[in-house]
Amino acid sequence: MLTKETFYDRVYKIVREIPEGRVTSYGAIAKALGTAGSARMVGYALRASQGVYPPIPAHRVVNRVGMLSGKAAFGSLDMMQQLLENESIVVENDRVVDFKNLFWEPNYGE
DNA sequence: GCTGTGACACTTT
DNA sequence: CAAAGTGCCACAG
Repeated sequence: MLTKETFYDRVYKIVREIPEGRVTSYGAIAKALGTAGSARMVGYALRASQGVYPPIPAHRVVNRVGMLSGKAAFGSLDMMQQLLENESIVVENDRVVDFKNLFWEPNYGE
């Protein structure tokens, strides 16, 4: 059942599969779902995932440069950074250090 | 009428 | 300059 679920359900599952100490980008998730041009939808799904169960580690999802763009959706700007540092991820200037090295590709359907 | 799903153009990196 | 991201708005059920 891959095409029966809505786009949002797929986004939630992929973000939940992100291992600790690893991060991914909006475009990577969007492309994994087959809609690389609708990365906007991914962001909105994460925004809604904070008030639903189970809680989605949206703090591990950043943009292509590793910037904590949606950090405001967590309640505190530093909160997202602290969570990332808690995962052994170094964050400086609101950006993940060596992000490309910590980049995790969402393999949906694996 | 309200809630859910689906997209493009503008801004930032 | 060009590519990727943006955490919403509008249409449909």
